[in-house]
Amino acid sequence: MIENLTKFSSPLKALLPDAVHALCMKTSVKKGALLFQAGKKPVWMFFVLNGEVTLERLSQQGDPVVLQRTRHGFVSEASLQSSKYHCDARAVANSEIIQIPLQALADALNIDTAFAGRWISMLNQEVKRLRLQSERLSMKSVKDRVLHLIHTEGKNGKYQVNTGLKSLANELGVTHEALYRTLASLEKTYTLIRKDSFLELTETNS
Amino acid sequence: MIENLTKFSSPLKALLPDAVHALCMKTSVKKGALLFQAGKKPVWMFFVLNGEVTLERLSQQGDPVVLQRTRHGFVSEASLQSSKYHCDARAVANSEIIQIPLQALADALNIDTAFAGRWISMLNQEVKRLRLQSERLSMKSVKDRVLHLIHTEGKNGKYQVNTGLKSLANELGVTHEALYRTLASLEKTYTLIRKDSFLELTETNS
DNA sequence: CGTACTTTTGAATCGCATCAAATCTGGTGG
DNA sequence: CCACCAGATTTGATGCGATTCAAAAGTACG
Repeated sequence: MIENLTKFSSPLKALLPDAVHALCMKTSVKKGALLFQAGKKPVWMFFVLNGEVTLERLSQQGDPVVLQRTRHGFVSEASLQSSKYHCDARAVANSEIIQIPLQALADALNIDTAFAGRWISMLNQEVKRLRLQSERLSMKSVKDRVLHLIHTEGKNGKYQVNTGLKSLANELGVTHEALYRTLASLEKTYTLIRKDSFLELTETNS
Repeated sequence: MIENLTKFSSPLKALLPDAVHALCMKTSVKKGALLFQAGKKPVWMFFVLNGEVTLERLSQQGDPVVLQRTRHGFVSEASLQSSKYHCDARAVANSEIIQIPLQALADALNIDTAFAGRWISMLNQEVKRLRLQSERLSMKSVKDRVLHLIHTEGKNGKYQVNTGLKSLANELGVTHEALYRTLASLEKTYTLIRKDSFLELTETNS
């Protein structure tokens, strides 16, 4: 299932130095597969193109604690620094993954200043996005979370739903039923309109 | 209120190059003060020592949306990249702040490879911490959030409460009453013990 | 000793999760 | 082209857990 990564299919082309990008591999993994295991030495960094990957650690009584959930983006940037994994990475859905050789990546970061700058920018964006998400998830009502989402991730009060409302509900930390009902209620009070795959606030509420 | 930063009081000493650290300033700001405003050109990067700072943006109808809330750590790392602020920073409690000159910081990141590496490590940790927090906040019961907190942020099932339970409740996105009740309930079922400022899981539950 | 804040418990209410079921949708194979 | 199926969407009913409002008890500090 491993294939060479054509330049055009990769969202990493603009980020990585050519030499590193040329070493990347695109792979498909099935639901349930492990990308890596705790205790093992990190060799690759993983970038999820689609599907879903979780990082899990087993508590001492044996029930797994989910540490992270990624549908699009890097998994475990921390592996840059540590000599072994502290958790498992599991595909919880059929997924497409890009593998980046870790040593080459680390070397490039030390040598290529411009690349290091881009990497820092990427991490800054990630930090910013995650802070917004945390702020959103600490809101207590579904309505507030939806409005915060549109205000922060949307453009001019218009937010594009990419992966379906069910998946969005998950991102917002609520059940899909609650999200459907909240959207219906917001439409009934003329606060927002659903059109195609967009959630759009009415003028008075944007 | 601005004073020179002695080397010993600063958690940034180990991170920043000496030349940059020497240019930092420690300031005290009162509740309500603005650290910066949207539209202005970034000159400083801010690090919150204690107190509380929020990033806010005004929605078009005028109600402020909180983008970020920091009690300890950097505010708006993103200002490294943008030529003007896109939000306001407000102290919502009396706070102590370290100011870092942005230009000197950016220059140092380009020149000093080792520093860039430390900066990347710092951002990695931040990303990791924020992902854990997001995962935690998407749990639906207070009990689950508390246990996740102890499992992920604690050591050997032992978590130190730094700033009081009321503040912890806020971090967990629940009311303090709900947290108090949940802790009481977990103690009654012999799942955890409160001792001094620690939350400690019993052996069978760690 | 008084004041401010945290911690704790109580009671009422409300929003969301949960379980269920119906409808709608896109895609597949006959 | 239609029948069928899997998944998404939608609506309904019920119960639980957290919020909210209230008040009391404990604690730190000047």
